[in-house]
Amino acid sequence: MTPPDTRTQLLDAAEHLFAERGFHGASIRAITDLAGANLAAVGYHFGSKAQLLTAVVLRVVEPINAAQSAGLDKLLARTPDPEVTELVEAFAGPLFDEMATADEGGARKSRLIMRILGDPAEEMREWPGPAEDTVRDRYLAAFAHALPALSANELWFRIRGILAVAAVDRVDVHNGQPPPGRSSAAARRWAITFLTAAMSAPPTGT
Amino acid sequence: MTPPDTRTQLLDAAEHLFAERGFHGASIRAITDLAGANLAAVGYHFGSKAQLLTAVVLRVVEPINAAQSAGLDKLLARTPDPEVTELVEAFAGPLFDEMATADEGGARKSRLIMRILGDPAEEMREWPGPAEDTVRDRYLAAFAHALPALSANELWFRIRGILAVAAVDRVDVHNGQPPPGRSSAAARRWAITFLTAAMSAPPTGT
DNA sequence: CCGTCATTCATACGTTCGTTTGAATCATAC
DNA sequence: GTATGATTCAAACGAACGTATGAATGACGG
Repeated sequence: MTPPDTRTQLLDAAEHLFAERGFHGASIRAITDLAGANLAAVGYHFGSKAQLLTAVVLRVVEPINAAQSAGLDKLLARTPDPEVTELVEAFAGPLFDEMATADEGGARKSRLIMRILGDPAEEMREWPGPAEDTVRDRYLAAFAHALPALSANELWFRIRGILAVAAVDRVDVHNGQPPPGRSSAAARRWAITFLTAAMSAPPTGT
Repeated sequence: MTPPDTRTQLLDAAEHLFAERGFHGASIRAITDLAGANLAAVGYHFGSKAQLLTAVVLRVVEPINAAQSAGLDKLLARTPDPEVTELVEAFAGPLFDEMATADEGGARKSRLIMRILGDPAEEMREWPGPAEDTVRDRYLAAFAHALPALSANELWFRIRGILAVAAVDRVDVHNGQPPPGRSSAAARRWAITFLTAAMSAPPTGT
């Protein structure tokens, strides 16, 4: 239990405040205060506020990508033709697992992803990206193989639907108390059911 | 074709910039510049930046709510037991119709809604709300009647899934050019198919 | 023509922002 | 113990922020 170094405390505080107030709404002063660090710490450890944001996003997204990738590997090692349900679970599951650790940390990460999905040009358009895109492309191919009747465009639309549902899920967990009958495990199951049915829908055409 | 008054030009510019950069990211100066108005115009016409935001949100959300409400009225006038597909279409359809008018205006509105979904405490927590909530509750009841096996919590989860898919849809229409094979009409149909299947999925339990 | 009201204008105020700087502090190895 | 490199600190910078104010401008009925 070594006391957390300033760098990680800055990342924690920034993750919290970026998710809660957005990039522009979270000031460096608020972040360093929450982290118990000096105002200049952000400049020293990350260079700038924008680079702090990309570091935060990277830390959130990376384990999700890794889990998604590993899940697909395991699936494809077993059979070349995974079921839609299995693909949905492997793709959407990590989004819930990684977001469900600490009850509040989960909502935080979710809100952050939500903001990323919604921010067109915000300060992060140049993203590290390679891993992210590779994983997405692999799932695109796997889904295309499992749903051969679907056009590429409609498939892409549906995959983004998965992201949307997963991201929006726990947004209001932390607004007021969580609704009584909800656990994160339940939300995960609901999402898998919901999304598997959605992905398996017959193609619309054009 | 009377030239638009300053008030509406401010609303247009603010809608644009709030959606694009968020509340904190869009400065009053940027808004008034884009609107071709004076810096003090926001203060004069709306009182403050926060009140301008609520005016913008109101203008975007109101016609959507009206269309959703009218659609449900028409459905219930025909039969007391509408199909899930019909409910999905009546609920999600207006989200696409209202967002599809101008190719860019649609993406704008969508992004704005996205931001509202994702912003936990941002400057709009006190919302006008009554109409909004009434419509949502009515659909909740109608869906509950069409899907009696679903628990209230899971139903609520699914309805928010509809919102998520609709909101996230056109977010990147305006990032780079729209993907080649996509029209807004196609996206609407895709969404209805996708969401009808999702809503109709068997209950997960618990 | 003039008075009245609504709107627009230039300008200023105080605050907060992101960033930078140079000195102070700490840890570690010699 | 002292030198060295990494980290933290208090302080300051100019810029941009939201808001308020009082004078100018416009439209319009008397």
